[in-house]
Amino acid sequence: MSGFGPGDSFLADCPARLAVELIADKWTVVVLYGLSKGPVRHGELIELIGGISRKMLTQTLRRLQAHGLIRRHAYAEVPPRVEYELTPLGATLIDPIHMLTEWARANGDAVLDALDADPEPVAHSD
Amino acid sequence: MSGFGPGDSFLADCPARLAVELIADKWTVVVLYGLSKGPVRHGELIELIGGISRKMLTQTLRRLQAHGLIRRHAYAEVPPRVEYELTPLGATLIDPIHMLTEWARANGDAVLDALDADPEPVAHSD
DNA sequence: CAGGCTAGGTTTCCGATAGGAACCAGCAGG
DNA sequence: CCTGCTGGTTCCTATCGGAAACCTAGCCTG
Repeated sequence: MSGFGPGDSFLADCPARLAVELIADKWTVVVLYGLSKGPVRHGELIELIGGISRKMLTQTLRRLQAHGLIRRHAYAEVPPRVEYELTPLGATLIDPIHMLTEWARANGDAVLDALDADPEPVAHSD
Repeated sequence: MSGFGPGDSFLADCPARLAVELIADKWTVVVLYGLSKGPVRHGELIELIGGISRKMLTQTLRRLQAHGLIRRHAYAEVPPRVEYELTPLGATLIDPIHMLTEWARANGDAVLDALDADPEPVAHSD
């Protein structure tokens, strides 16, 4: 007996599932975190994050924008300048994200340790 | 300058990045949540989650196991029975995940609303 | 005036991955 | 003997991710 009742979990149909899939992306959390301190430019994000390609950054930003989590501000200057910032809605995601990063800070070592200790978690007898 | 100093963020090299990539997966969070109430069998998870294939479930479980977040318990019975449960380390992830699901519960509608309102977030003049 | 620079974005190409369907193992029951 | 239950794996393909090149548009330099 696991205690899951209908509507008690996001395990099948509830809206939470959608939101989880929103952020269950390699870059979404990182990008949101990068914007957590204020408006940041496209190029700044590239350097800040390190490892993301322009394409994926743009793609991620567009999706976040479409979901109402960030706002895009393009200045008609030369060279072009585009700043992204969290919307109030997006800002509400920072707290959960911070919890995740705090968890990571606290337990990252343990995870790496487990990875190191259990290279073959399933003892198959083949 | 937005206030990120070296070591201040997970934006480039710190271990938090690794952990974020651990859970930044379509199914990881859902599976962990599914295990949050106690040991669950493989087949139960399939039905509980709804939409995950056996392959992806196995794959996700293996990864979580390798990272030390869950433990696998195979009973030598017929028909075979395999139960998965959170390790203490994995249990520490439940709180952050709960924050995420709470956020989703609270703001899922707003996200869907934004999706509905902004079908074309970038006003390209092409 | 031609060419280069900047900065954001898009396109193209290709390798990696996700994910579903089908198959396998091993034994109990009809 | 054949089917079914359960967990897992293999095969195959559609999609995704990343690198690099190209585009736009205006200013600056030679």
